[in-house]
Amino acid sequence: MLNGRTPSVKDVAAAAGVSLGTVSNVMNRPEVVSARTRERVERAMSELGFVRNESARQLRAGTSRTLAYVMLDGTNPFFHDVAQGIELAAEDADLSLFICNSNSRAAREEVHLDRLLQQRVQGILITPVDPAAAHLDELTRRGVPMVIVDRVRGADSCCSVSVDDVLGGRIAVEHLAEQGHTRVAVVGGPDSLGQVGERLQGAREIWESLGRDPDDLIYLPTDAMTVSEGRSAGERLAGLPARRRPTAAFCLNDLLALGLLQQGIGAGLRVPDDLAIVGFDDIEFASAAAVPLTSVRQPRQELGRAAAQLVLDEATNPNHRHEQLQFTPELVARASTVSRARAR
Amino acid sequence: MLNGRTPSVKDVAAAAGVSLGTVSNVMNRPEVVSARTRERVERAMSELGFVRNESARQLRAGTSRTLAYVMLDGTNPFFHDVAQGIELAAEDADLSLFICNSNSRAAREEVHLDRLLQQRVQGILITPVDPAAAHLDELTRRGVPMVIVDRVRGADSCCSVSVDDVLGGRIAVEHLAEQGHTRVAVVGGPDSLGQVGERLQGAREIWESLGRDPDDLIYLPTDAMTVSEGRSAGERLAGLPARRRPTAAFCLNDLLALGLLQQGIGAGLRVPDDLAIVGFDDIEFASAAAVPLTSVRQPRQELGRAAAQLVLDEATNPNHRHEQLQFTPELVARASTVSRARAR
DNA sequence: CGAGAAAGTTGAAATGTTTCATTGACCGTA
DNA sequence: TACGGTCAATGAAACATTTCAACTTTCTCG
Repeated sequence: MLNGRTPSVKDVAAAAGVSLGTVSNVMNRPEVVSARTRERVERAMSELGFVRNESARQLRAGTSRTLAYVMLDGTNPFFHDVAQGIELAAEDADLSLFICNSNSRAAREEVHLDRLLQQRVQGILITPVDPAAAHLDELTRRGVPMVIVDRVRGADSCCSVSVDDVLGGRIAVEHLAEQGHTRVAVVGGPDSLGQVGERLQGAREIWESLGRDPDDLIYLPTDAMTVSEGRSAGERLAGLPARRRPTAAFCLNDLLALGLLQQGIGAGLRVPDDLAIVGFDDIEFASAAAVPLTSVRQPRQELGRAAAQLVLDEATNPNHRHEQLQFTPELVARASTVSRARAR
Repeated sequence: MLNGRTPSVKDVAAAAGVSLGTVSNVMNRPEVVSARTRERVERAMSELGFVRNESARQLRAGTSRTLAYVMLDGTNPFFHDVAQGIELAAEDADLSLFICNSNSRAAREEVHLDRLLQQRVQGILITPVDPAAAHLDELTRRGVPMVIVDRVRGADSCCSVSVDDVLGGRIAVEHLAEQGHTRVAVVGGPDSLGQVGERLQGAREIWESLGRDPDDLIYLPTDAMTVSEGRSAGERLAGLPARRRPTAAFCLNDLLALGLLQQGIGAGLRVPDDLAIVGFDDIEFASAAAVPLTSVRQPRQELGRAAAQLVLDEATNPNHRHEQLQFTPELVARASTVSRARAR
């Protein structure tokens, strides 16, 4: 009857001598079927090696048991930590998580979204290349539950989960000021990234409110937020005339900070004495650096978890209201800003 | 006619005034339908905002357009690089990639495999917790194309793609010996991991073939291959009596090496002069370390790409033969073993 | 013993797509 | 005019599951 084919409910029903409906009941509402038949069906299932066909189930149900996360940059561990948080929440809801990577390219992002739409995923979490992109509106219009992660989007058009980047910038620079630095570089870019603007803004705000000269907060733009850009920023820093050269740098993410740290140490600087460094994100590798990095910690997993919860609410709760969740970053001081002598 | 529902081929057909079959043809074999009707159908599609339902398509086709990778440890960037390689190959074959993470737990791995089976994925790539696990045989028995990544499995029971770990161990230790080290530590574990055994074996082989005293190659076992285990190995190393203390360490992966490096530098050692360090894998962060790490490079992306190609062959080629692909690792010498004075 | 309720089981319909044998229209040639 | 041939389009069947109204059997109580 089943020649090579993988067995279906029909085969199980035949083997157990019951109807299709009963087999389905055994799987979906075991309580309505008598112990005797249930057992018989279960035996038939394991004998045949039956495995539910998820496509058929989905087709009938109209939606899949899957959530998706479209991450921005697979080379930055930050996003994997966020994904991990999402995964945990998905797990709790008995859903699978589909992870995509746009690699900061809008075109890839669109391809992924298209596929996810075809897959009829329950909801989409995304750290978009551009939060204002039209293809995101498209999702909203279609009624696909969507949550923006680590970015924000105007107009309450959807939920988002982010961190107060302005505040992050403030506490980073405040910390450096407290450590006695009077000339500080801010390293990051491109400033088309919303976060770059906000972290920089926070940095400037606190700097001025401390009564410092704006000229002593030097913005060093980069083309991307990568280790190698961090290195090259370090070279530019070293090239500044000594009286203009900052004694501390606030890097807009940890990858930049790691690059800068490496370049500095390679050039013979002592960190933090000659150059103090603050990063942002507090990825695992920040604390693992040769000189452990002071960093502005984002609750990475928590970000993902919260986002997943929002998207699930949107998917299941009929009177869901869009929410813009914002977490508070906090400074984790380590050796890259606090010299051993001074610490403790 | 369609009230709120997302439109189906049927709706498109009605709107365009053609039959279901024609709409399907427009999507799957546009060449058989006349330009006039094709255009009409396409207009109807975009007007209705039609999106193919992948579940229905899969149900009919019997298999999904998806590959899956079950990675071993999401906190190790190595596996993300492998995944990236798989993704690229999947992309070329116009397939999606489903990424799962077993986090080194056999139970999670089994749950994931079960789900993937239900999903009827085209093939499964996996870096298993235990290559000998019974649930892997299960897959083979079911005829699901499967490739083991970065591990091997006896008996030609399936394809695998790996790196010659024995050779990796040899070249790492050979390099250290060439640099003049006479007492070397090998750091890693647990030795239930196949790779640990093989890399260690390679290390011992070359050591003896160089005529060195086996007692001068000191195995320092760890509980896991993580940064923090690397740190604690560093402490144990420092605790050794000076005349027994090695001047170089071969860490069985880069995370360990990073941890060891950090601990060493924190304790005031100069790397490589007081302690030389070699890692394994050559992840991105190895070259980004404060003292750039010498490491045994595995072709990470290539590993993934090759594995994907094998799984695709198994899925599509009726006279597929299982293959055990093995790549050759190569040493990338950096500052952590070659002091600046000596280099060039 | 019989009526009614409860428990258990059934069978058909529905989901959205693809495939393929069949039909229909049109054209040129014998 | 009739015939074969090509090109387009059609409609029904198939995929594997879930749901639900309807049916049968068993149980309970008067």
